[in-house]
Amino acid sequence: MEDNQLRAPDPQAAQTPVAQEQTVRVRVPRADARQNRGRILEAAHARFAADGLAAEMDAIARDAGVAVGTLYHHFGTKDALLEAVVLESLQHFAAYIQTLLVEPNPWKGVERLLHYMAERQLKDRAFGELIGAQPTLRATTTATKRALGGLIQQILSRAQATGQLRADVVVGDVPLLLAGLSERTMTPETCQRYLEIILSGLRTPP
Amino acid sequence: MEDNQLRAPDPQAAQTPVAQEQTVRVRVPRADARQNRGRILEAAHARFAADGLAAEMDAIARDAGVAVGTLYHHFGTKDALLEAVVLESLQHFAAYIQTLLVEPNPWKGVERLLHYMAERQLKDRAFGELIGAQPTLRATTTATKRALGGLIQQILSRAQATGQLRADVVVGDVPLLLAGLSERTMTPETCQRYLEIILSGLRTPP
DNA sequence: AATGATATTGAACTATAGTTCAGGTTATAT
DNA sequence: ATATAACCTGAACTATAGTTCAATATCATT
Repeated sequence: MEDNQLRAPDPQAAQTPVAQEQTVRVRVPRADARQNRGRILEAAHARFAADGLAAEMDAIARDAGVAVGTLYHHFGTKDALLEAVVLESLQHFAAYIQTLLVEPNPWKGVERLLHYMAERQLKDRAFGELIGAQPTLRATTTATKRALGGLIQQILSRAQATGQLRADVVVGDVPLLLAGLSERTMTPETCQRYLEIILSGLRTPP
Repeated sequence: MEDNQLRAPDPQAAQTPVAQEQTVRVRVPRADARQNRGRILEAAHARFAADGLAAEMDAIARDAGVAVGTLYHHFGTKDALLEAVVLESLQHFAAYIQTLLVEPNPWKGVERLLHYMAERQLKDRAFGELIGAQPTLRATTTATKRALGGLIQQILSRAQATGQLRADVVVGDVPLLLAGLSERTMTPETCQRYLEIILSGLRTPP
């Protein structure tokens, strides 16, 4: 289900194929197609954020102002569309964690990690459902998720090395402990208290 | 959708109606029907425990050794069947909390409450999904749930009065904090650590 | 054993949501 | 301006799961 995310590196190459050289046929998407693709991604992002993985294709198409068929023209399946949307989120997440690795106080890194995830889960239901459960994902997303696990591991290890974080905590505990943030009854106020409790519980007991 | 959960209080009354007195027609279910009803409840309990609210009616019928139609004869809808199963669980839960109210150490009460809920959520997926979310429920179940909330409130208040439990915790926080226990990745070992973290976080910070 | 109320059966109905595709439309190169 | 590949449309198809009901079978009473 590879997508045609191709760019034109050198327009001339496509027009004047040189003998001997292996010419690469590169297709530039039509302007309207590119615009629709953007609209679809935007609508899908909003719908998945609001409704979670249960977001309906018809609803996304309606929001994007296109027919369902257009969704399937750009993305082969619902899963593919979801991943196109989520992959971006996961990459932003990974980039953020990188900045936490240089935090002087390792415990602060843990705090910021959880606060970031909490905010994300509050605003994006699909985000919470994806990092919590282990749905069937394509190669790219799985790889990104694995990379994320490695980064989180580093955040945890740093705080464990200083004795601030419980020594027995593992990466997999994080999404589990934050699962409550994806419940429908969660509010920003409750979230505040929720995080305090979790963070307090994560500190090494005396 | 009231169910015919009627018992025969006085067989004679049904056979020899007395003049003047308003006779109440009571139907005793047939023996095979009673047995099937039991089998269905048993199968439903197991299926809901294993598959959560997504358990399929066909699967339950197969497990019970009856046709789907029989399920609908005894219980009007899937929701009704679910509630017949869950109501029992909730009532057992309520009975258990009662015993915690006489616990000399209020904090121990909180600990046991969470341990009980954890064990329940590990063994019964529908239990976790029901106390966490707020699905559309019938009157009886809603009432039982409300009563449960009252009991949990008492457990919390007692521990707050002694200053052991954080003062800002409310009843609604409990299912949220335990939501992670209903995830598919949860194992008994992880559960142990999970509870330690939550309980530690719930203690009044110094 | 006969009778009739009660219960069971399972194929068919319904609703929902993902997916397809034949035919019409549009952007772009010539 | 025209040709044509790319694109879009939306009704229809498929799969799944809850639900119904007419035909059939069974228990319990006489």
